[in-house]
Amino acid sequence: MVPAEFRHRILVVDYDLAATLCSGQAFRWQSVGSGWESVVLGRWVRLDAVPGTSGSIEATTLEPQRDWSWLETYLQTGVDLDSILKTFPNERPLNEAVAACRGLRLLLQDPWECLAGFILSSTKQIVQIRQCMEHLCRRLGPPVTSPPGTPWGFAFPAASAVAAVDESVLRECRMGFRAPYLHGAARAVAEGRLNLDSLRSLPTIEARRQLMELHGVGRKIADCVLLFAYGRQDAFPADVWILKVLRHLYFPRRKPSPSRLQQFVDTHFGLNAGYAQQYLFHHARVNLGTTLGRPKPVSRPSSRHATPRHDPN
DNA sequence: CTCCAGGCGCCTT
DNA sequence: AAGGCGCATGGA
Repeated sequence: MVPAEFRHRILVVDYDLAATLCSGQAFRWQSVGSGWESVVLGRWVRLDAVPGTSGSIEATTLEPQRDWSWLETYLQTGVDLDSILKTFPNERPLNEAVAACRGLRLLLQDPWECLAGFILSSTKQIVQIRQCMEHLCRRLGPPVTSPPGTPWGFAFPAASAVAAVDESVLRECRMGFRAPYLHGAARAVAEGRLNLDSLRSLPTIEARRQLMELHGVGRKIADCVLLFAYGRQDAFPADVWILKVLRHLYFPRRKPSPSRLQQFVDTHFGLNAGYAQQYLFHHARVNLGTTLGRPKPVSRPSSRHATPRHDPN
């Protein structure tokens, strides 16, 4: 039987839904027809950008929602993008990235799912991270009401659920050497040694320090979580890819050390450095892929003819 | 078949 | 402090 649907329209200004959902900050969005589907905070949801005068996003769920603030918070639709872009330094590479990716936003995700996703991200391509996340959800996540035939039938498993299984179960989810990292993080959260909720009220430096106490979580992963799940917009995740971009755009002649580059990003991009990072990252991946010595890494969000792919397991 | 991927920890200088 | 290497797994 087809479940009932419940809709909500969110007015937005300067919001590029496609760019936002496939810019490598969240791993469970799938392009389906002309819209996007995922499970957010335990609820199946579909998003469609409504074509028209001023922008809006139409959200569809399968359960009635008392209010939709959970989704508006997740999508950060209330954020005034212009006021953020105004804090950017006025220089060529960043201006070009902003011009090319106008409307790209940062999401505000669930800390545990975000932490887990980026623990799984090391030395993996985004496609593989996504597959790995889905294996984990199918194996350990609670089932959610979803339309018949959708691949998103499970929510992301709680830390306690991940902590409760043997590490070999995680290896069966194709995590490889990251399995003990995720398992350790899940146990730390489940046993209360790491309180992800209490990080919200801590200064960024201290929150970062606590995240980095986890085995398998270094500066880069900690900064991803701080930026994508805690809204610390000064955090600037410096991965190999963005470092390559920075060297290419800002230091074409020199060969600055990683620590020198870290110093550069910490002082150059200002209060919303994390936003700047997202623009540079996405722009480089979409438009500069080959120039920087790698074949186009971004799979284009497939058109309306695409069929959602089901995992073999 | 090889190569390498949104890193990190550990081991050398 | 800075640099090199192995780690599982599977796209390209």
